[in-house]
Amino acid sequence: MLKKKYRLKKYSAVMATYRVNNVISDKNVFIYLGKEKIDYSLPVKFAFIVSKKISKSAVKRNKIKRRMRESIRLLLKNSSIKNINKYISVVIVAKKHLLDSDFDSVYSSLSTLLSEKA
RNA sequence: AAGAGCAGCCGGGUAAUCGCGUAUAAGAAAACUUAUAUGAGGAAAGUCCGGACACCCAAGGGCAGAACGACGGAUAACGUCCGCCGGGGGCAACCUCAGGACCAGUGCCACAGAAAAGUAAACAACCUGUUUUUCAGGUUCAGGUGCAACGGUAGUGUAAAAGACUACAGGGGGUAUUGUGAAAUACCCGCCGGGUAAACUCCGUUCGGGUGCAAGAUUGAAAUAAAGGCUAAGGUGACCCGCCAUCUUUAAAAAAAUCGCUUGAGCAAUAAGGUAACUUAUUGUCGAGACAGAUGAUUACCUAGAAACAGAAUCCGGCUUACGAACUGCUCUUUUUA
RNA sequence: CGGGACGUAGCGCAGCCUGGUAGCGCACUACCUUGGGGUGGUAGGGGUCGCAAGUUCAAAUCUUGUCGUUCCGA
Repeated sequence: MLKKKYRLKKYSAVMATYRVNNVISDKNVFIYLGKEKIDYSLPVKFAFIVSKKISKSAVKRNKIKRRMRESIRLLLKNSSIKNINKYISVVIVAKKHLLDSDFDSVYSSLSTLLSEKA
C-alpha cells in the first residue's frame, strides 16, 4: 500500500487529469497522465479506479486495487519508471480483463506501460 | 450397521523478507523517522423489520394511513424469540401454518351443471289426476356436472319424498369440571341454507409527524467574486450569430479542519431464579475507527489439496439470503447379534 | 446511505388494479400479386410471463422472499 503522500485525493483532481486526455492503455488497464510538473520537489500522485461495472463484489474490486497499488509500490522502489516523474498525477483505471489475471500480469503490464510508453 | 431428525463447533496455522491504517512513547518540532501494541464477518451482505442517538415541525384529540392478528410469557422494542393450544404432514424423532370475523354490509365463484345462495328444479327422473299424446299438481331420493351441491351413513315412513322421525358419527350452541389462557373432557339441546377476507370491509392491538451521522455541533476562510466551458430548455430576436440569465468546471494554493466516532441494552467466567426465551448478582476485561477509504505481495513447511460465501463506514437487537470442510452430542425407525 | 420503477415471442410494448381465453406492431415462414424485387394481401409458427415458495379449485395477475436492469435525492 502506498503512503498517503503518494495518493491523489480529490475528485476534482481526478477530473482535471482526465481533461488532459493523455491516455495509454493495454488489455488490462487505461492510464491517464496529468499535466507536467512546475515544482519537481513534489511527488507523483496516483489514483486507482475500479468501477462497479467490472464486478459487483467489493472483495474482488478491492483485490484488483491492492494488486495495482502493490505493483506501483514495487516499481517506485525499484525506480524503474523515472520518466513519469514529470507528471503531477497518474490515474489508473482497471479493465474487466484484470478480474481473471494474477499479480504477475498486473505488475508486468503496468511496468511496461509506465516505463516505455510514458 | 443403515437411514433419518434436532442441536453444537470451526471459518486455516507457523516462520522469513518487503509494505499499509490507527494509538502510545521517543527523536524532530513543518513534513517526517524509529520502537511497541493493535487492526473485518458469521453472515461485515440484502436493507426487510425494530430501537438508540441527532435535528426540524407540532397546544391537545379525532379522522385518515400503515403494520400486525390463537393463547401465555420474554424484551428497550419488534413483523423477533421461548413455551403452549388447535389445524396439516411424517411409522417415529420431529417439522410446519399471515392461525380474528363471511349470523354488519358489498362483491366474486370461469367452463360445466337444473341450481354457485334466491324459500331455488328452464336437464332429467319419481308419483298422482286426465290418460293416445299433451297438460296440471306434488317431490328432488337416485342420475349427471363441478374444487365445492343446500348436511353424512343405515333404517322408519310415504302415492312418491323430505331431520318429518330414530340410531351412529360430524358441525354449532348451552351447562358443568380442569387449566392463568388458547382449549380439552362429560352431559344436554334437532339448533344444522356453501366457499372466498394474501376480495373490499369490520373488529382488536400498536405507531405524534418528517428527515436520517452527507443527522448534527464547533472553529476558520470567502462574501457571492474571478477565470473558463456549454447551448437542449428561458429572455432579447422573424431566424442565425451574439449578449443576458441559467447550468457546469476549476491539480499542488483558502477550496477546509476538528468533534460526533466507538465503554456498549458490550464481552467472558462463576453463582442464583425460571421448563425455556431471559433476568439478577459478583469478578475480570477493553477487542478496528478509515474519509478516494487501511489486512497486501513473495517464499518455505504443516494440515487434507493453505477450500467456499464474502470487506466494517453512526451503533445495537432480529429476520432473510449466500457458502466450505472435518467432527461432536442427543433422539427416532428398521435390521442383526448378545 | 435513502427512495422509486421495470423484467411477458428475436425487438418494442399491452394485459395485472377487478385471478379462469396470453394479445398488438415490426421481424420470421409459406402462398398469392410481379418478367424479377420492393410494396400490398392471405394463412401460419414462435412465449419456463426473471426465479422460488405460499394463498386459491385455479396465479402473468394476489402475498412474501430472491436475482437482474435502470432512474432519482444527498
